Amino acid sequence: MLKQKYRLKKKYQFNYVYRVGKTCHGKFLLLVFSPSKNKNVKIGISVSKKVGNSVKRNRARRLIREGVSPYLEKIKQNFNIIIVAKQSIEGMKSPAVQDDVFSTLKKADLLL
RNA sequence: AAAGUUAGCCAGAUGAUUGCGUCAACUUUUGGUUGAUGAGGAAAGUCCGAGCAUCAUAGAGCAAAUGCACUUGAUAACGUCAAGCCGGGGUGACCCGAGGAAAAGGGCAACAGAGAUAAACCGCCAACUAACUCGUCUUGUGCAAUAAGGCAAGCGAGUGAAGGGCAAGGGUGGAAAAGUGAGGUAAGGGCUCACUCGUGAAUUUGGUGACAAGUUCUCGCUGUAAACUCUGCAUGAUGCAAGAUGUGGGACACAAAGGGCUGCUCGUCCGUCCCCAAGAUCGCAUGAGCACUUUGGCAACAAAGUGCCUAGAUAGAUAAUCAUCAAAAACAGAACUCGGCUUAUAGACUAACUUUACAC
RNA sequence: GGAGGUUUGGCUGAGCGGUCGAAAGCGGCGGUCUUGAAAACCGUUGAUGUGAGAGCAUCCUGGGGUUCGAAUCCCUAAGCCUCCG
Repeated sequence: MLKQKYRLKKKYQFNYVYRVGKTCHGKFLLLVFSPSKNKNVKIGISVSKKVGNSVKRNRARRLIREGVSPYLEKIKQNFNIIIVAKQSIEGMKSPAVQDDVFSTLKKADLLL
């Protein structure tokens, strides 16, 4: 699990980011991000039922979390980010997901 | 050997590196170190049954609604399980069955067919009623008398299916009022008889019982209750988003209006209660618990003894990569907890049994 | 996590256990009208398999059952939708 200070939790927070934020597509991911007042970056992961049953959704969430955790310190800190899994993530391996996270973050210009 | 039936079991393992939740200890301060531990046989569907919680301390009667339905047992309980009974399927091992009542009552049964709960289209029948034909017959009539002939009635023989009788045979249908044979009859028919089949009642034997086998008497009845209904039994409602404790803010202003989770009647209780926000703590992990042994029981299961403590989050932990095992690949992720049912499921293994073929 | 509803032709949407492959509308096809089109009017039209054709068989989300007979009644599974903080 991500540390408490890095987590985006509340439904109103998600709604705010979806409403205000900008989007950026990767191969397996969709980033939605917006600036925030917090000092830390806050990350929420969203996997819809389209991806599959609960086992597949759990795996997608774990892969994304694993992919994001090395970059936590390198991301611009005053942002809220939601990572949405796409259907194509099913069956992917960890390094592929990590590469995609990196390239998408870079594309969105969120890295320091 | 092949094909099959039933029951049971497993549900990747080992090693290396990097990570996560919970608990404990230690350090120290909101971090770190060490150790322990961390998804299933279905965790699923939410189809049943319970615990637990609240609603009044959930009480009484009458209704309504819903569910269940062979027997005996098991169980906290069940629509579950076990052993049986009966019926059906299979060569067989074995499998399947919501399996009370249609003689309490009404409802429904398209099309086809002559006819659908009662019938007469084709068909069969001259015993009966009416009609017609015939006669080496009888009686009467007529005549003066006899004979022949005529007429009438009867008798006999025949024609004929209008009335009438019949339901054996025909074809329709899921269903046409039991089957075979004999007697009887105008023709026929359980009309009568014998045997068989089935219903109900009484009774004998066996069985706790469903029931089985037999005897006597009675009757011969369409199907449908997974439509209404009847009989018996059971059920108060809502579900952990139940609810308890606490925090912050607001409203009301001393009292009877009102309220109390299917309806009505009765009885009874509350009456300092309401709204909004946040989501802290508890509920929440020792339980109808798990493993092994013994005893009882055909079994389901029960009793006794010994040992064990085994996820508990709150946007939600149990993961990633690599190597080896021929290859890691099935269905699938706890969210208050148990007992079942149902559905999904790669591959591997064990035991018992059946049928067929071959060999001895 | 819990509670409910729904599924019928290409689309919308009726449907009493029997005369139901199934009302009606939209749509499609053909015709009339027009120089041509639109609109209007008239007629016709479900899908798949099989067959030369006439026709026959199957199909009301899937699979079972009850019934002589099921889109309809019962069981079971799946999809879609709604509600509860």
